[in-house]
Amino acid sequence: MEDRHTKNESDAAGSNYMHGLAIDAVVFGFHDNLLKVLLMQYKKSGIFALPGGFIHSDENLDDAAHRVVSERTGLKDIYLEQFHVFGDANRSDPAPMRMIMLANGIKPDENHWLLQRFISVGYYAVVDFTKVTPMPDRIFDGCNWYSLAYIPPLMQDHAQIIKNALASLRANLDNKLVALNLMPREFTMNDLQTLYETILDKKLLRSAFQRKMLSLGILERIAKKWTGGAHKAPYLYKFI
Amino acid sequence: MEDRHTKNESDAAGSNYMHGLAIDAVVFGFHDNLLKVLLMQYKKSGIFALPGGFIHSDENLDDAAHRVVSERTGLKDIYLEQFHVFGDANRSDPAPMRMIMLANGIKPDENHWLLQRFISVGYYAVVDFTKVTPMPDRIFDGCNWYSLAYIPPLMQDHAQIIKNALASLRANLDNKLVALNLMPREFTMNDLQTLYETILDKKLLRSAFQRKMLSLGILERIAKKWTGGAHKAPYLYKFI
DNA sequence: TATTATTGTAATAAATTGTTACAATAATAA
DNA sequence: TTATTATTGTAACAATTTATTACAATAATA
Repeated sequence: MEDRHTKNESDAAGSNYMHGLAIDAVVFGFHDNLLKVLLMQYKKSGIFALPGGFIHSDENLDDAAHRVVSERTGLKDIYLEQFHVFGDANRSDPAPMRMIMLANGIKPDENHWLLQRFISVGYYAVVDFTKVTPMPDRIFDGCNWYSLAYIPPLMQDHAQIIKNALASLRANLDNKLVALNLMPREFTMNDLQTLYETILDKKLLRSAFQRKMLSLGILERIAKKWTGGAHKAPYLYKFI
Repeated sequence: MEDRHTKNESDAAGSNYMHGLAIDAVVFGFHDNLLKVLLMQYKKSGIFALPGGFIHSDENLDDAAHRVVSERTGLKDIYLEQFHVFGDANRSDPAPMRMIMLANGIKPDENHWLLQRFISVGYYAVVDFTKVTPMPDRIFDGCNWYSLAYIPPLMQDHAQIIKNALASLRANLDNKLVALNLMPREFTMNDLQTLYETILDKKLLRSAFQRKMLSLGILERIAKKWTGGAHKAPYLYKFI
């Protein structure tokens, strides 16, 4: 994410970060039967943006992505996938960054690297909603979950980045790790089906879904769950 | 590709290119029933590398990739897919570039941008072998096809980049455009099957393959092809 | 004219997916 | 205690897709 503040003046001078290159992270979580993403907000101006950051001169790109997501979520082990690079020449708009720098008492000259063009590497993360503590950074004073159905207008091409991330997530959904990271440790077959239906945005047939999931050999049935409902109690499952 | 020469001194000074960022292209062609890729060679030293280049300050990333592949192949319309970004901190080795610059009469100081770390965006191209005229660039005096089975030792992580590109190509093979770009205009079902078998590196069953291809509705049967063989003549097909 | 190799496709089998049906419950209401 | 209700687990069957086998239709050659 290009419009990201930096930790100190030597960083702001650009001595420690790669110039022209940034990371944008789409952090997916699942809560209240809704698929959500983490968004940053600059409250003074109401600007919304994806969590993001820069790459230290001696830092692996993947490590930078982990660091960025870790700093915003408090998580250590993170399921991360690099999915696309966004490199159109006109995708960077220096205006928000200039405003933010001015608001922080920095008066950058016009060819300051933070005001130049940025190419951004898109990563998506898949995390356990309940384990995340959203944390703002030095620029954005807000960091919160937003349901995919109600995303506010975003900076630059960030809406497109989310769209692209969602397409990649869907294509990758059969990977057991995706569901593993979005489900709590124990869940019913119905919970799992709801997750799939939410991500794919379509109804699935209960019988076929259950048969399929059980045949994959990735689930272990652990106990019955008495819900208090007037019906048969479902089993609880966990991933093996 | 980071070790790429630049067109003139002002370019070499770095005024026109984004620093720290490069493109590496894996150009796939099919010939003699072999899957091949274009490789550059610096003959004095025997160094082999993928075709690559830099991104002009005002150029879209995708456009830069098209330009790079176009310059090495002479092609205009190119099937290109961005597949991965290679961003490990230690993947860049300044030694070959330093040698090349010296050989060209440039004595760079040690923090010249061409000797710094590069992050590289990988693209793969799928092209008609017969339409390509491999063209060297200012650095590499050789540009030729190499069968995937006989790739010489390559610079830096370029072998890994090819491996990664091949995996993406396989995952994307069902896309009709891939075969469209690797086949001549007219071909037999057997030709097409050989292409699939070569890319996937496994035998396919003739009957099932033919039924599948015909059912896709992307082929048009145009004529018989008398091969001179002592057997029934196969049909020729073209993509609709 | 018989022989040979290869092609196009039908026939059959096996695997996967889609759909319907139904017995087995947990709770609640009568 | 005994229906009633909603939901679950799974079987049964159908439809579709994929795998395998079989075979007639040819171009060339012997």
